[in-house]
Amino acid sequence: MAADRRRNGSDTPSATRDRILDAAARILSEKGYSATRLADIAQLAEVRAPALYYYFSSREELIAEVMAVGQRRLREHVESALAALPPGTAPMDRIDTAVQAHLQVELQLSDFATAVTRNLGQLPDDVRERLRSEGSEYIGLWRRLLEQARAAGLIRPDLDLRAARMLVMGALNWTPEWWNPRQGSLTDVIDTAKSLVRHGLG
Amino acid sequence: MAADRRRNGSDTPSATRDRILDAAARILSEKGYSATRLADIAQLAEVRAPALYYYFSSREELIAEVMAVGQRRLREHVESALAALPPGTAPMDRIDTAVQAHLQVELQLSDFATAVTRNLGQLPDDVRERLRSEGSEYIGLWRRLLEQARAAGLIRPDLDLRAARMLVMGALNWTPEWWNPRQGSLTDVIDTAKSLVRHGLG
DNA sequence: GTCTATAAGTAGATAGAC
DNA sequence: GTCTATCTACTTATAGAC
Repeated sequence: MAADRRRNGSDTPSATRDRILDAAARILSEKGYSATRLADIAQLAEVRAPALYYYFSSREELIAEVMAVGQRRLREHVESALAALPPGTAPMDRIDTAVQAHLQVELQLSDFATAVTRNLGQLPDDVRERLRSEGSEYIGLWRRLLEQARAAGLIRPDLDLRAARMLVMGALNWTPEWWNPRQGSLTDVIDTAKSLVRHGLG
Repeated sequence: MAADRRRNGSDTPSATRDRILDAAARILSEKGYSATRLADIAQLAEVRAPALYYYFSSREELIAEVMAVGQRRLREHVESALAALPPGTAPMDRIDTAVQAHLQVELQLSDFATAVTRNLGQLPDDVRERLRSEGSEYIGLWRRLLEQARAAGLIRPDLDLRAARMLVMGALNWTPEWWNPRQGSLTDVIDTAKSLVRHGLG
């Protein structure tokens, strides 16, 4: 994906290292954690497999970094979109914005983000542990969005706020499983998701 | 899961064969397709790995059967729930029922169903091909539910019906990733999902 | 029907040349 | 920095005893 061709979070940027990370993100987002082979990553990055070990100490290190980049990029993109709103934007409009930004990253901007949502549940415990605090921040962002809407009286009181939040995030996170640009525009999905969430909550 | 202890779709029931299928469903639902090892299945079924080959010709055959059973069980459970409704039940109440039945199978009744939703996207093409027609039937069931609600004027016309259907199913299918019985009751999740879907659509 | 022993293939990782 | 060659471990699958 286009936006992934830029920075990858390393302090010492290297074109080869970035190619490897991009390739790993792509393979992970398509095949999943266990089926991701170093040989496939290497081929896509146009190097031989042992070259990966010059940049990463192990398969697990490489994958962990892809996941960390994906998680951070997802959160930052959504945060930026929210920060760009005029002060005093209504809570439901802020939720709309978060829905749109999440889907854009997930479906259009970043294989890294897709790699995270499709594989987080199947990672070994030690990798998942390293992603926990960053992940909690993103969940916290959504929790605050819903709490602010609730405080403004915009959310039906019969809803369990945690369940509602996870159901909404699930609807968004599941989109890579079925959406593809050839059958329906991204705009349609985003608009339908906004409408579904807005009316579903309030 | 309790309900999985019964029939598994074979014409010649065998206690060992069923134990193997149950074990495979459990491992698949937890670890995912590629990380599922025959040795782990065998251990859980309390046999040695080569015993699996008495009942299944290959790893892929075994996994394909787990998926087929899971898909059929999910559809049949939701169909039964709908069939049990009084004739003339309102379209939105039918959708409520489908949401409830889907979540019950997914979270409470069947590792087979969870194995399907968590792994369908990562199966090799030939296995997925074998599951296609059964899968289309279940998607068709949901499409008809939404079309009937729309025909009755109960669904907002701004919604793309396919996108709405997949977003709703995504919210349901994602639940195994975050729900567990220790943090919140199943009833809360089901009630929140019903409310979210009902108001989200109409 | 289920086992032990083992063959055949594949994947991650390392050694050492260039 | 990146390669070729190779080691070791693991996984599916088969052979053949019981």
